[in-house]
Amino acid sequence: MATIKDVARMAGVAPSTISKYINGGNVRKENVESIDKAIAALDYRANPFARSLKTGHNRSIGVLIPDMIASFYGNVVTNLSRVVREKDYHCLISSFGANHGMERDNLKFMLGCGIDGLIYAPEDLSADEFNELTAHCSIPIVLIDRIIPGVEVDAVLVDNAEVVYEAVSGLVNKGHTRVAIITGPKSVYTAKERMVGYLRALSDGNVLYDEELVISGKNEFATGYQGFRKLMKMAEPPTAVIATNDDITMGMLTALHEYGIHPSGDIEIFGFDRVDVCSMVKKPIPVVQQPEQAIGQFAARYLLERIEGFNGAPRTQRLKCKIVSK
Amino acid sequence: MATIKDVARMAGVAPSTISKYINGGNVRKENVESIDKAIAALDYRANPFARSLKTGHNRSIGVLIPDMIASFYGNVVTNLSRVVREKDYHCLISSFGANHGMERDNLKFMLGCGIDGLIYAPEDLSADEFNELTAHCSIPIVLIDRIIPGVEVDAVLVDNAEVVYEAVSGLVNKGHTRVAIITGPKSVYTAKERMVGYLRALSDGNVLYDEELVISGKNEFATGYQGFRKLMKMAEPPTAVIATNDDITMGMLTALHEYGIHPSGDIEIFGFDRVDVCSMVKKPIPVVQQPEQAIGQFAARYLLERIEGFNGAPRTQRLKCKIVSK
DNA sequence: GCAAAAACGCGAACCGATTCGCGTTTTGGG
DNA sequence: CCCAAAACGCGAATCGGTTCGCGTTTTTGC
Repeated sequence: MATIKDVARMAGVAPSTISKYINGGNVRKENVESIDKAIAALDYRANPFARSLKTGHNRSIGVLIPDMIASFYGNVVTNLSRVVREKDYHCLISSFGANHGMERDNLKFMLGCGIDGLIYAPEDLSADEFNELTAHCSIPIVLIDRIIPGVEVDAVLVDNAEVVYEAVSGLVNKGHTRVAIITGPKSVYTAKERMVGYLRALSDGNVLYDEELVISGKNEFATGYQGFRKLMKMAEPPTAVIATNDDITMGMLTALHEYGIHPSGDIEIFGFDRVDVCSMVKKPIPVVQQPEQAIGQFAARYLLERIEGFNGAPRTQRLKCKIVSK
Repeated sequence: MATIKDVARMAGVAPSTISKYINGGNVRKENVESIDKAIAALDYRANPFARSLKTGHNRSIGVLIPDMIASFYGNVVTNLSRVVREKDYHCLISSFGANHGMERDNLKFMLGCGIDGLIYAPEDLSADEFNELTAHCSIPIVLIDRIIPGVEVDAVLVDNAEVVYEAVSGLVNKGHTRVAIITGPKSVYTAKERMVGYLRALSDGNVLYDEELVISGKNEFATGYQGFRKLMKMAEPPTAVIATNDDITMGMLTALHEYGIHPSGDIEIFGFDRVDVCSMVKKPIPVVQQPEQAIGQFAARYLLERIEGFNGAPRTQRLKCKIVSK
């Protein structure tokens, strides 16, 4: 591999001149030519490690999420990477699959690998752990989708409680008195907020809360699938069910169709995230759509601003979800 | 940030001793103690850039794919990153969204950013371009899902032609004489191979080929959706349709359900990739399942072997797809 | 207890860029 | 045409690790 010295020798100037030229500095016209020629002849490309060693950054940002198969995160990351790429940054992406050890390890790695900033959707990390891990490392971090109470950094969230309130209220107003919810782990921020919306809607609608109608489990297919079956086997099954996550929605829909139940005839159903699927099934079901594109864009912009030196107080952006009922 | 020299000073040994210790070398017991103490006290972490500058690698691999939302790639990448993480490698992931300029740019970036190896699913790159871009860069590359004819590197593929042959033959044997296919761009390797399977099955089944029954477009939802609608509007519509990609499958299913047509009653349908959805709809439809896990694992292993010095002839792994009919 | 062998520690060179201050060349205005 | 100011080029220092050969210490076997 050619180094900057080789180029300098061939072009007949000093390495520092090459460096200056590459980085946008002014150089005499005749030197521009000979440098260009030398670079082309040697197919010179700056060694990224040497450059980063000196400058302290490398134009990359980390993205740490629980899961990259979920359509929600897939969309967020895709949009996010579009924004950062416009500024010539790239993404180091890692997922930890709802595994606490993995989450810690990946975060540790991310913080030590030289990225210029991090976008992070925490699942199960305490403020103490977060502060301990990030104490001696000064890259900016933006939380998405979830926050860690007590951690003060930029965050991009959605109005979880409000949109679930709206959805459940709608069901209650139609006369449903037994509305079930299938939701994620009680420890996860989004699940908690969505639960709040559920409870508030029941109480505002004067519907009695029945804890048997609350199914909480991992954010995965099986939770939705088994949860729905369990609900249907009850002595007095719910007349409406809402899922609060995309994998759970898929599981619920699968179980629903296996039962041969018609949504809105026998039972009313509310999905989450998977707009494509929910609008596709025979009788489309209403579904909560999160603003994935905006989440990705806001997170990217917040982070880039910090990387470029912005130093104001932590900001929190709450984005609105939409209910799609086709 | 503390450097290795700070640690050395505090521990009372030379920097080279710290380095040796960190990298697994033997050091006297008393020194181990004082070094450990110093590292802890200073919260020392090796500067990744300095290390990579000297060693020439950084334990990261690039993953370049057309699209990271598709469940197919999502699964492949998830499995792949599991394997590389076991060896303490991490993934730099980028997608280019079926955009030729983007694909070139991203490839260029990947080759210049210091990764130790690349896993790449090409969409629209010629062998000449590939060779030009990779000429002066010596990291190993493993192609997945698709190959570039004329490029000789490790590749992990699936038996596209065979599985489509099997699927279409099944339809033909049931008596269908008008079998349509909705498939990706004619230029994409996988679409080509799948088309071969289709044509061979027709011909082996003595069914006349009708080019009107072949819909080819981008690998996206709209292709499946509009393609299916177009097929249904024909004077003599097909009695069976196969989609050959996950987004196309989703589009096709959506159109199908909007028409209120029952698969296997009015029409026979074959999906691709989206096993979860295809098995979920009211009347489950058979679907081609690609071995995403195995693809990811093979690709990762091939690449790691090359990174670790394996230098044999290029290998090609063809993995078998499965037909799931629930 | 001694010699040979093994283990260990050290310093200096090095990886390949960027940066900074200083000296030289070029430019522009009067 | 000359002088001051601006533009430009250069060399040396630096970023923070790793590596290598050599000298010293420790271990081993007799």
